[in-house]
Amino acid sequence: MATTKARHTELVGSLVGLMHVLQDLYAETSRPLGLTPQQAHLLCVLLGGPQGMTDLSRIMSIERSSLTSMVDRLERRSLLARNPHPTDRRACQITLTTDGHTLADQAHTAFTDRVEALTVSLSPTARKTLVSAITNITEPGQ
Amino acid sequence: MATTKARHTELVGSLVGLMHVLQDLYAETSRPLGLTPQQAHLLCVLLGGPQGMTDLSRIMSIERSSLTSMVDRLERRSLLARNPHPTDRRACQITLTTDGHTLADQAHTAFTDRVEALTVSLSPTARKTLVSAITNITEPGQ
DNA sequence: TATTGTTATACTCTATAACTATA
DNA sequence: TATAGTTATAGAGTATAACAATA
Repeated sequence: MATTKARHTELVGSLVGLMHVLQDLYAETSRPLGLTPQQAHLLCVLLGGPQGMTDLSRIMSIERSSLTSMVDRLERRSLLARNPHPTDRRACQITLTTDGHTLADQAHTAFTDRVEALTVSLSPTARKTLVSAITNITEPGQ
Repeated sequence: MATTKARHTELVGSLVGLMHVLQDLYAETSRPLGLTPQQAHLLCVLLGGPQGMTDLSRIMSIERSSLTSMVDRLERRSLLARNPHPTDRRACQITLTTDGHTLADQAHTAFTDRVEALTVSLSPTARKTLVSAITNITEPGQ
């Protein structure tokens, strides 16, 4: 049915538009800090605690070999470090340095502030509804 | 206030999660078609009609020089063409070839189907609310 | 044998600066 | 002069395949 299809398309179009707005915002807030969006993403993931390479690659949906070069570059800038895993000598734990943590915090705050500014006109109820609808989408099995 | 901050953070977190889910979906649906996500994006923009390089670079938020190389690669694959602008001899109009249009359609459909599948559990009312809330975010001045 | 992470390689994406041609 | 698009260059992101070390 045409109306149903149109409604679906409208929602998908909205979601895609939102994705691009957020991507652009991510890039805009990362650049002034001397980070690419991907680097900002990696540092922000590490705000949640140290991670191994394999886990990181899964979280970020990139190959381990791609991650190796990203980590190389950030390690050279002393923003993170490869620490030995306590029991598994093959593995390493990627941890933020003090500088890296500071920068990650700045990136996270800058981005969050910008997104919050965009959502300032939403009522508390609208926020709750929005979070609920989005969760429905991103976590299909609830 | 702690609660307000937490609520904001929750919404921002949801939005970021949604962005990553959609990005991954974009990558997953593009790859089998032999396209990078950026190439798929470019082709899908052109589904809306021919565009000049400067307009395209604004729409996609990338530098014109970055676009030049992307267009080069897709032109080499005969997915799009540089046509002369009718009145301005400096400018060109990037248009999809028949093959490019077919591929762009496939990419668009594949992505749309996957996103629709994710939103299948939302009621018509929830959809309308969601579109409205998102529009509020992406078009601040309405 | 399976897993962790790296290396080697090849492309693609991206920005900056300088350039050509046209308006 | 200003604008449309390109070229040259350099760095970053990415995947595939093959590899070393350890589990």
